[in-house]
This record gives sequence, structure tokens and C-alpha cells, in this order.
Amino acid sequence: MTPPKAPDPQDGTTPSAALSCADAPTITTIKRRADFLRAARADKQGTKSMLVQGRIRAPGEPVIRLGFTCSKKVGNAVARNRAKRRLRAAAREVVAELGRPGWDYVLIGKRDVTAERPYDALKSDLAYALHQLHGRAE
RNA sequence: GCGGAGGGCCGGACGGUCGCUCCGGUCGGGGAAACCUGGCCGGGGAGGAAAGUCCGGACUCCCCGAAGCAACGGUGCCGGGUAACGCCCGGGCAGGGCAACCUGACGGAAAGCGCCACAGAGAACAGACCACCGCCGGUUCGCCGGCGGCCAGGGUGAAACGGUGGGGUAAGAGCCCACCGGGGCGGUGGCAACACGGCCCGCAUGGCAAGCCCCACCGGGAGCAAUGCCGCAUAGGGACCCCGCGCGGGCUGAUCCUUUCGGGGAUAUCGCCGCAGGGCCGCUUCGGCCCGAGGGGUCCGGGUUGGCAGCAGGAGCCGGAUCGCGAGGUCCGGCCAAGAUGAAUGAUCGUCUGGGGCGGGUCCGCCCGCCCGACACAGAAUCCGGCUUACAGGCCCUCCGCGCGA
RNA sequence: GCGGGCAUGGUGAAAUGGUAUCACACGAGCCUUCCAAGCUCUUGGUGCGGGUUCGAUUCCCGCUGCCCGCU
Repeated sequence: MTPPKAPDPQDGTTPSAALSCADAPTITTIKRRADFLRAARADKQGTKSMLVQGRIRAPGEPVIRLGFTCSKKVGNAVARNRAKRRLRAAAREVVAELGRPGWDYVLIGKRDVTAERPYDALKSDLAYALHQLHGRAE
């Protein structure tokens, strides 16, 4: 990583909020198996509809990384894809608000529940899990 | 109206809000450039099975020589369709169904080998055994012995050397007759599978080939994680084992010796050429290739995250005409229709219907009210043609049987 | 995605097309003061659905589940 031009978001409160998206942490996805395995060794919090793993990867970086995974226990390909899509949709809303920069989060779907739970409950499950993980990390 | 058979099709619609991916356009930001990155606008974005990966191809790489033979694997009534098929269409035969129609790995068992447990006299060579009949002899009269007949019968068994009926006979038997079945010969129809009828033969020859096999036909191997290019990294590796390092030419390119600098000589070593030799191409013949002083094997060490192409215009889709019973063929016109890679095509809300549930009415065809509200199987991964399997609900066409009415 | 293999008692393994066998485990009994070991006996099975055959664990077809490989 050689960020020569990054505007240094060390100061959490940038008063010039005209471009508010500039200081928000960028969100990327985890694609490498090794990253998933590292997250699996970190702290985890289960909820009714999902299991969330979170670890502090690089405290200084303004990047949140998200991973989504569903094993074959969740069901066939349709069920697995649907579960991951709902997790992605919920994470896009919740993590943008509550996620902490420099963290990796991995969301793991559960059979039937992830696909059928009401959307608001899905989001509150994720928010609860993030609070728990952040609380334990301090 | 009830019940059934076959074929085809659909498998939600519309609209907000927020998103994903690809393509095109446009406007920026960074950078010397290649290029990287962002906003906006427009457009495309799962299936009938995308599935299972069971067949057949296209396309790549490897092997790539020709002919014959062999091995291995597959297919298996006949004809046609097709790029090809184990698929499809038409026909035949067999079985099932009152019928529409359905089902069928459906070549060969007098080419050969093998198997047929248990039971049973006997399980594939057909005769032996028991029993039966006649005559003779004996007889404690229950039967026994000899000769002849050798056919029917013999609890069984999946299967028993034709079946049923009659005549015939001492008793019987294709011994004789009728029908059925079987075999042979030639005839007619059909491209053929096969069908039909005729004559002859009283008539010897089970089943299993999804057992080996025979016959006919087909078939190189691997697969897009193929393959090619770029980038990065490591390295021109190490250890051990096996086989081998033959002959000739100095050939001057090294090397060495010598030199009067023109050259001359040597051949141990490196290199070169030729031969012997070795190996490979399934086998043979012809032929070819490689090694030729190195080759082969095992292990260790290192690398493998990436980018682009392959990769979306094809045996393509739609419509029409025409040929064909049909599968399908030919011609004309129009269209371009996903391209991801921890893997997009979504999340959520609303309005509708298809439906579903509850209650009531009913002339029982149906009508009214309220509620739920899209919900089956299932997600492209190089691409096609098939097969198989899964599937809520619905629509259309044709046909059959029974009942009622005209 | 592509390719390959396997399925037999609770577990691990055998079975020319002809009664499914063996070991351990489980249960009961004998032995022992008791336990263990030993001995005897019993229970229990061909993954599912079809087909060929008189007869299928075996042969054929289709599903289901599990395992392995790819650079």
C-alpha cells in the first residue's frame, strides 16, 4: 500500500462536510480464502439469523472489508445466493453507519433463517452483533 | 356429464426507493506516458430444466506415417433424419389395455465353451431306474423269477424331447387321423424388418449371450482449471539409485606442442562429422523419429494470489413459402439475445390479478361477502444437439370408453 | 466448472449368479468372593427405485449420499 495522495483522514471531524463521502471509510469485499480463515480465528458473535466474525486488521486504514459466506449446509445454490444477497443488502446499510475503519467483517448465513427473517430484524441482528464485537474489542 | 389417452405452451404483471455487473456515450481527477480512477445519461442482464454430467459433437493441446491384423470399449429388429449420437421419426414384431394408446437392450443358442442350486427317476447325450402290459414257470397265493413290449405314467421343479381330441391296441405310443405348434422348399407383396397363402416332412436337437463369446457397425488420448500471450517469482538447483560412456575421421572451431610466422604436428580433453549400438512409434511389412555420451527414476528445495485472449454471430432465434406421412430439408425476409470469476442479474415497499382459505345463499351450472396474496423445481461458468431427473399452479388442441338428450 | 472412485450388522472387512461369512462391539448365560480375561448362545445387515434371470450383494439402467484429483 503506497497512498501518496490520500487526504489523510486522521482528524475524525473534518469540518468541510461538503464532500461527506470523502471521509467515510471505503468498503471493499474480501475475496481471498486466507482472509476468511484469518477472520474465522477472530472474535465472533452469533445471532438468530447469522454469525458475524470481526477482527481489527489495520487500525490506521480507512478501509472496511466485508466478506459473505454460506456453506453447503445452508442449502442448494439458490438458497446460498439468496442468503448472501440479503446479507449484502443489510450490511450495505448497517456497516456504513456502524462499521469501524480498519476492521474485517465476515457474515455467515444460516439455513432457512437468513433467507426468511424479516429485513428489519436482519438489520438489527447485524447491528447487535457489531456492538458486541466492538464492545469486546475495547 | 363422468372417466381416461396423446401432444404443445406458460410457469406472474406494473410501478416507486436503494444497489450490482457489462457495453456505449459524455464530463472530470491523477499521471511524462502506458494507464488508473470517479460522476452523469442511455441500453443489455438466468432456465425449461441453467441441474445430473449419462451420450454425441464443435474447439484446443498431445500423439500425429500408410496398409493389414490384433486388443480394448461401445452400439444392436428394419428403413429414414442429422454435423454426430446410445437421440428423433416412420414401419415391423412381441406384451398390456374394451379403446384412444402405452411398454420393449428386440441380432445370433444345429460356431464353440460354461452354468442351470434345492427338489426330482431324469436338467440336456438322451437313455438308465421305478412302475405298467402280455406270455411262461413257481407260489407258504402277499407275490417272485425269466422272456418280450420300451410307449404313456412317476409326488417334483422356473423349466421335463410337442399339445388337445378321436381311432387303434394285450397294454400302449405320431402307430394313424383332425386342429394347433414346429422344421424344410420354393412363390407373392414390401427397399427392408416382415407378412400372406402353397407344397412337403410325423416331427431329433430346452433356458441364460444385462455369462464368456460369434457376427455387423462405430471409436486415438486428454480436456476451457484445455490452450496461447503478458507480468511476477524462483532457477539455470541439490541428494540418492539404475544402465551406459564403443570405433573411426584430424576436421582446426577451441586446446596443446612447434615455428624461419607462411605454416606444420598432436588428438588426452571440449566441440564437429560418420558408423556401430540403444530406445520409441500396440504387432507385422515398408518407413520414420530420438539418443548417440548421456539417458531414466525417486526424493528435497523453489514457484504457483495476477492480467488479457479463448468468450459470446452460432449446426443461432423469429416469421413466411415450399417438399416430405413425419423427424426434418431447401429458399426468402427480419433480428442480435447474459458474460460473472468469494462468482453480478438483487434488497425492500406498493397496486393488481392467477390462485388459496373461511362463511353464507343456491334453480346446485354457480353467486355474494371477508381474509391471505405469487408460493413449484431451481441460478448461466467454453458453446451447441440429445437423454435423464425435479417441478405449485394454469392454458390450448386432438382422440377414446361409458351414460343422457336431439 | 471438469474428471475419477466408493456404498454389506453399531464399527472394520469377505462372499464362482444359488442358505449373506468373519472379527470387534451390544445383550444373556457359565466361570470367579467381585471385576477383567476366557467359554457358550442370541440379536442385528446388502443406500434407494426399476430391469435381465427360475433366482441378484454380484449383471444392467436411473437416483441419493460420501470421498478424491485439477493450477
